[in-house]
Amino acid sequence: MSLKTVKTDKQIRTARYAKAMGHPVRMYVLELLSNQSCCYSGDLSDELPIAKSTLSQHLKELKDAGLIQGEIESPRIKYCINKENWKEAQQLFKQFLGI
Amino acid sequence: MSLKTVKTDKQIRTARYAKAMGHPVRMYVLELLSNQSCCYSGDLSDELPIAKSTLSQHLKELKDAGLIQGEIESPRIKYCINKENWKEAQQLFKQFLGI
DNA sequence: TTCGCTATTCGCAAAACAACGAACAGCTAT
DNA sequence: ATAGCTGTTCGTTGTTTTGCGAATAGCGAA
Repeated sequence: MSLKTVKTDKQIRTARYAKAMGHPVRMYVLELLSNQSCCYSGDLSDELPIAKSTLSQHLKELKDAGLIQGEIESPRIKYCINKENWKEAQQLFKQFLGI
Repeated sequence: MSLKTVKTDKQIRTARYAKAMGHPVRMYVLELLSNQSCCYSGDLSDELPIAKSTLSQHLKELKDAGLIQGEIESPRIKYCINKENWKEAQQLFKQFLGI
């Protein structure tokens, strides 16, 4: 392994997931979704003390990381955990943390 | 629980650990330390393609998050995992990820 | 005291992040 | 066509992060 690629793809992916989890609001959203299957953006913004636009940005970050996905149910959007990537994240952190 | 404190202390702490892990260099350092007990800053900077000062910043971030600690062995510094907080991180992520 | 070493801190620039309000987009009902 | 709803995007501001080289700090040996 050359000096230029010391970090493995696994470490990069784990870091990406960790980055997405690195804000309390996103952590809250992920915990809620992993416990109750799905929720609506509107419900979240009713509960959280942040602007709708800020929540939207956080949801976008979680989507970009691949941890959640949203389905349009006009006029609302239903968010849920992306099971495939959630499983991958579970594996990566299990291995990384040794649990 | 009032609207102003929706996020729990646990979520905040987990997010803090996640933030510290949210960069590939720090992920690399943590993985190395969890596998081999300890290492020297100098050895890390020989391996990683980043400036010494940049590595120092990353090590400081991991220390600030409480995940690692350093012992001075003049003229070098030996870094190792902070076992107590590592255990806490294991617990928090185990619970959060459901593994 | 000086030198040489390791490692950190400082100052800088650029990029990324996080908050917001306003404007916009898409949809459905009227 | 318009109104009302939900949710996103844009532009802005302020803060934090990330990279670096230069300067500094601490230590031990000579």
